[in-house]
Amino acid sequence: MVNKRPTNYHTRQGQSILDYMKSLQGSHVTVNQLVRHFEAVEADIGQTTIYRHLEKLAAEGKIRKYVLFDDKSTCYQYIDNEKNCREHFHLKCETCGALIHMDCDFLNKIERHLLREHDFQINMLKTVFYGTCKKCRAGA
Amino acid sequence: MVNKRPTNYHTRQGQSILDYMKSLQGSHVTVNQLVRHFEAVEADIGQTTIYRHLEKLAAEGKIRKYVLFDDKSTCYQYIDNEKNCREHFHLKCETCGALIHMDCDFLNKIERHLLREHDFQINMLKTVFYGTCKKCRAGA
DNA sequence: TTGCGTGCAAAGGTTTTGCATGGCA
DNA sequence: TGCCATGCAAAACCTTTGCACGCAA
Repeated sequence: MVNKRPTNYHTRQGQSILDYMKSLQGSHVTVNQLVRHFEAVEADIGQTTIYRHLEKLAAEGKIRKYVLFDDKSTCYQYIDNEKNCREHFHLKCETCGALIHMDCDFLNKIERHLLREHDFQINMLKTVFYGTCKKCRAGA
Repeated sequence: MVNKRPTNYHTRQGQSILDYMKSLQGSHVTVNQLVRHFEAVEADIGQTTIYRHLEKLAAEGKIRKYVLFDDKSTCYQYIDNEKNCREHFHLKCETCGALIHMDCDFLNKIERHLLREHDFQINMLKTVFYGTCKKCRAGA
């Protein structure tokens, strides 16, 4: 591998951002929330830097980037490989915003089915099922 | 129903926008494309008006609103109820942008499965499977 | 020392809002 | 005639870019 980008300095900012994303344990944040978080902790990381790190982490597959349909701003979420997030589906509750990691044999057949029967290679990291979760269905 | 919104005047602009969305037969457009289209046809509809109609149509469930993940701008697409778009899944090719309406017994079981086994009411109109379509997989 | 990383400020782009006017019912 | 719809301009946001300086290697 000669093409390997030489861009991998270890910096306080980069480390802080990755650490914080990991610490969220699956829940998502917006750029704004990150800016405010680091302000609150007095880490003072410029928003430009945050954008650049998020973009890089997303490109590396370490975090997921997506948009809630009714919302405006982009959300980012750490991908915990130990939880095999590349191999299961994600359900997003439109009411409370909860993200559910769905490990389920039935759903896991979807990927293979789409590929074999429909010649469609699904992107598990980007695909999200939207709907209403158990708790919010009960509350309604 | 007393709460019915009295806001339903029939206007040239509203009719043109709905007609055009229907005429696209499933493919999506951005606000920009709509603005340019109506300029080209010399219908001259202000972009503010376009935004407001799209928002209303989306709220009424007549059009779908979504964001292509790697893109910036929001896309809108007419929902053809005659095609039972509420009852099947949609696959979006991340490479060529094609939207595939997937009528398939296996996939259609997903809705019931999620509801019965996971107590999750999926929103078929908003959920989109992202991935790579047959054609683009062959081309790559 | 070298060159990427950082962050301010400014630019760029999209979407929303205020308000006076126009047009449907 | 009464009100909602329209559309211009401006505001509000979100994200990217330019550039000088700081800092990791």
